[in-house]
Amino acid sequence: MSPERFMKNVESSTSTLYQVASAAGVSPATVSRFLNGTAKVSEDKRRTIERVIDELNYKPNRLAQSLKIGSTRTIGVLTQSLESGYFNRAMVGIEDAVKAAGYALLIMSGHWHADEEAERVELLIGRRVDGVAILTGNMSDQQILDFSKRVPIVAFGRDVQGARTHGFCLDNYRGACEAVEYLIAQGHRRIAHIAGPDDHRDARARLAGYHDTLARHRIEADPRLVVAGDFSESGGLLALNGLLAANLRFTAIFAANDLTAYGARLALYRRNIRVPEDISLVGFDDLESSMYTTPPLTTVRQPLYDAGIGIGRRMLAMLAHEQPEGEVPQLSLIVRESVRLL
Amino acid sequence: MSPERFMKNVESSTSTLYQVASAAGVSPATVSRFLNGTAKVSEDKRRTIERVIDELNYKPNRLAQSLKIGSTRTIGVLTQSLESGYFNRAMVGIEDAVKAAGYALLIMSGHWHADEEAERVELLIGRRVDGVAILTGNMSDQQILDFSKRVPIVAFGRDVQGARTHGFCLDNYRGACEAVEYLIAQGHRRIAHIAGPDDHRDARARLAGYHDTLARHRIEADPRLVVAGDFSESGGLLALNGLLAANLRFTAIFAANDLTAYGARLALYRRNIRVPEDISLVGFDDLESSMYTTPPLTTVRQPLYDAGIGIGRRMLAMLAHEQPEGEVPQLSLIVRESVRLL
DNA sequence: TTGAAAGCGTTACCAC
DNA sequence: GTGGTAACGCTTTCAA
Repeated sequence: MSPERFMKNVESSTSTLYQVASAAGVSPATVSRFLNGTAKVSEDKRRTIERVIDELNYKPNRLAQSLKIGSTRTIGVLTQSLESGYFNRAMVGIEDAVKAAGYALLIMSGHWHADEEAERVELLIGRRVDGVAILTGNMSDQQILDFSKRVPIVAFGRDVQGARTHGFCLDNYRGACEAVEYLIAQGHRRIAHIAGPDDHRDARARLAGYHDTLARHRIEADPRLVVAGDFSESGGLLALNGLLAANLRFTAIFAANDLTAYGARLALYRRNIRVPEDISLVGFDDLESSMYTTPPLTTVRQPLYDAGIGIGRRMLAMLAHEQPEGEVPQLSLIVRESVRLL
Repeated sequence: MSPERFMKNVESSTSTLYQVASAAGVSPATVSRFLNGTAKVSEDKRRTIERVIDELNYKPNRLAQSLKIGSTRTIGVLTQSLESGYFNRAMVGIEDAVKAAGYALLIMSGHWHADEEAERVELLIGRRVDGVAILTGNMSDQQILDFSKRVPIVAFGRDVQGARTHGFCLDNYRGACEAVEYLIAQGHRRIAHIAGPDDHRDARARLAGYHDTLARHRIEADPRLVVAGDFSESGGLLALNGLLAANLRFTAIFAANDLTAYGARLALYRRNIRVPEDISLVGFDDLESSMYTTPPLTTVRQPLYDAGIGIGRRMLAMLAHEQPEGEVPQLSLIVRESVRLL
């Protein structure tokens, strides 16, 4: 065997449809038809084509297909952080919803920064994704609407609507109400709230739920009892330290999210304040790990996986030029062991 | 304004380089050269091209570029789970390492299932990624080597090597040794181990580290003290329940990973066994949240972000036909508050 | 400095 | 049924 011949076998030669066609003695069109089942191909040609494909280890070039077809069968996802258990749960839902239809996900993250988000969406569009799913973020509605002139968009956690933009949100307000209702039902009156970033839609909804529920029960809201957090553990820790230092009386804490609750929990632990015996604690999100904190955290579950399924389905609908629709999954209070009956 | 004219403005008309060219009165080649800085373009043409691009809101079609160029500037990542804080930390590292070079990540997950992994890699290659990064998984080394005939591969958590395959692992064995050494230094002798899945390379390394360290200190290993887990919280919980039920004496637990430790922690909590006063606990991984458990968990940190950077850099090197190289980041014991001095 | 044209790997239309 | 061939939107010779 000559060296050249040998090289041929070794090199990572990606074969093309043309090579298959000529090796099989048919036209490229026929091979294409065979591959896609676009039209009948006679039994004998079919057989040789199959054999040649196998010999050459031919795999279609999706790039070329996409260019020709005008669709990449890819949906772009703008997340905010690759490391967020919150977003990633939704991502899994999206993937599960669209993968049967042959779509893959192209994921980019915007890190809660409007400029970066826009830049990423631009990249996504440049790569010709068929649609983009936007998970919350700080872009303006107008920016989203502008992008939607170029690509269909489903926006989660935003209530923007447009010709090719479909947004939907979970009802964070109601979730917060449920949490506070529960605390009140357990006899709590002095309830502190560690809020999320006030430029964050969901954080504001949760705070509003807190206020309104208190009001509905004619419980006087002590403004000193709501302190700022930032949706992170360290934020929760700091916030609670502040609260404790202020020497305020309270029997329960409603944290804007689970991470905040974890931080608060640690602050309490450090001072030997027991949960729930001394202070009750409820979170928001129901992260994977909240079932395994000590004590297991009572929290409001966000049905992120289902939301992801919803995002995926809506996207599929838009791509099929149908009206996107579907229920919005409900939040629900998961009662575990971090709240005490007063 | 006629309806037709109006439609033209509204439609999501993606303009092409040809349109730009003809509108600017130059050849497509010139526009391309301007766009890529491939050759000098006279000042006046340059200006009109710029203007037309702006007017038409032209954006290059990366698909067509890639097809022509033969590179998608995309690196495929085979992860095992989109929801794993462990893998995602590495992912962020990879992204940070390659994004400056203009690469994006195409992420697919194999769910620890060899067949699915192979299928995903096949999809990745079909989409013509320039390289693929494999994060552990259950494929055989041979499969990886086979894939590497078609695309350069860097495999993390595997020690496969080949012409276009570069694998590297973190030293889990040493990490485990350090953890157990520490426990021994704190006076512990009866140390239980909740192992990981025994078909998992890292799990085996950690178990070996446990055994060898005990042996090195001439501490008799009680085989009943090592119980099976599965790297999950529930596995840890169950394992510890078993251990407790067997009524064995031990003062410390070395869990195969942090999730397992969380589960064990809860099992202890349920029985009012204090950590670390009654039982000491050390984990492995140092997940984000381990700093905020109660008590904060002493654990072996896996420098996953750095590993991700390493993966990215090695990939870049391979793509540049250079020899991939670089340090392997070291594991380190993070001492927090879950171990007691005996 | 610029343009014409070939070609990247497909699909699909138009003939036969 | 099947083949020829023109696109898809770009880059890059080769000439001028």
